[in-house]
Amino acid sequence: MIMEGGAASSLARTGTVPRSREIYDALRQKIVSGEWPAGHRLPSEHELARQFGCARMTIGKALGALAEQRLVTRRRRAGTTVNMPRPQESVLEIHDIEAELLAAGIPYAYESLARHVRRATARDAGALGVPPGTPVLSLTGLHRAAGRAHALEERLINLRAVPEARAERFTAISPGRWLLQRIPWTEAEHQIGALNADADIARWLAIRRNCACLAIERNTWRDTQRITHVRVIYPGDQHRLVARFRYRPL
Amino acid sequence: MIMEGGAASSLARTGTVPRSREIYDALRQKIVSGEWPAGHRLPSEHELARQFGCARMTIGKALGALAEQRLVTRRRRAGTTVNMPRPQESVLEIHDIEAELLAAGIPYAYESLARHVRRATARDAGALGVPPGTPVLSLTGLHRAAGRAHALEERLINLRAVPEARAERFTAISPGRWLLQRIPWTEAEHQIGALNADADIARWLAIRRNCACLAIERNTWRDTQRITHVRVIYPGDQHRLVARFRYRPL
DNA sequence: AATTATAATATGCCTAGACATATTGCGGAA
DNA sequence: TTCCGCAATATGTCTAGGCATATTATAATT
Repeated sequence: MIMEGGAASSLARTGTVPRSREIYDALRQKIVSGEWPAGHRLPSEHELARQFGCARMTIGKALGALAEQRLVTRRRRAGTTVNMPRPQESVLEIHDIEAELLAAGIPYAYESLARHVRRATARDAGALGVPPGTPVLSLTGLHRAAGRAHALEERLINLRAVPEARAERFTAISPGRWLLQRIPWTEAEHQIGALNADADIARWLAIRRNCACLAIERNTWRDTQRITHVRVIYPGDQHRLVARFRYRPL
Repeated sequence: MIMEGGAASSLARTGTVPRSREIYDALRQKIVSGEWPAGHRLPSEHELARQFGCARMTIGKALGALAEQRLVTRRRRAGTTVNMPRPQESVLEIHDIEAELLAAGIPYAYESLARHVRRATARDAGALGVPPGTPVLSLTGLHRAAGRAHALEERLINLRAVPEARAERFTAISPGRWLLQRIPWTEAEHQIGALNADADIARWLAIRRNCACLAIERNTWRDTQRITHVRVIYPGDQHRLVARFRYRPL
């Protein structure tokens, strides 16, 4: 009664694709093709297990993946129903600037423009989310791609959370890279907005004053402790964030 | 030998939290606390199953979730190792404007500014990704929040893919909403950039000319067919995209 | 007719065991 | 010493079956 598990399925199947994935794909096709419209109720797990000739848990895995994709809603007793009008949401990956450029084969360099250790001002405290007076490291730097200014970075590091940053000069290594290699973060929040370049920004990025720029702010936590706050400013007409919705693999 | 499955665990556990989730949390804590640093190899599934007193599949579920979070890497024979310096990526959800405003309790209205049916120009063809000459519906409209201009929308709809859009006037219902309720999409791509408001944009959004604006472009596919291309322009100083990294529930 | 108790149903989660597969380490042969 | 084949190991996936729980439908009662 247990024996034919893996053997039977590997014989019956194409070979390397998991059975639950095949079932997931088959059900997904029914949904996106419109054969099962929004509101349609799927057969029960027992029934699907019978139809596909597999254990109920295998069906459960496939249906669970569909639910994670928000393609269906599952409720006990009520069953699984198609959830078709998918909410307009997408997955945006915000990468490390350096890794991004290196992946594209573009020479990268970080240039430090300013470095100060101070007790958090009211403004620092608000941005970083720490009490005023907390020791912070303020860094300003320029990301260069192929020699040209690519992005301006303004960063605050909570020295209570990362005391070893006090000794680091950050003359050539980018603080983002440095932090990423040392401090594991557990939560992050991004805010993306647009702003007009002021005189400083225009000078560093070598763009016209008032030019529209893309600003990405990131706050990073390690559990409940604030690690760093960073604002990266890109010339708006030269840089775009691209997000492609992808189906998560099962 | 099968009997005590659910019973034993539900007796031993707090009650409603799945055992695999408890194990996931316990292991995650070891990692984010630094007790298990990057590169550390976790005990094998068999060993963990022994330690936690559960079946190997339950451990596999927890480890699989950690792997999905990129907290660990799993390789056969090599085992599971901590992957700590997490790549800087985040999840950005780009919602339907109307739903977003209504969720915040802000009155919403859509106002049509222009509507044309035409054969795709070279520019249309490039934006929508269809051959020139394909019939398209061009729509321009304004999203109003609490009466004030909130965003300007420029949209192209592929009438080959959505012929029924030809009969719809879109005077009050937003085309995004309309499409979402009818056409299931399977793939989407977003591009986020910044631009300076030209005269038209400034007039409609009631902002100064040259003001930095956030522009979100979205291309939508149904399988391989292009459905629609839309560009939504927000006043940059009034609107921000917020993305919070969240741990996906197990 | 309205309300309440009860039974049926579908999912949620788990166990114990099995086969499959990739990878690593080791011993023997060239 | 280097290279190749074999065995050990850890994960990947599946099966068959079970208890738990939420929800709905139905029957009983007021």
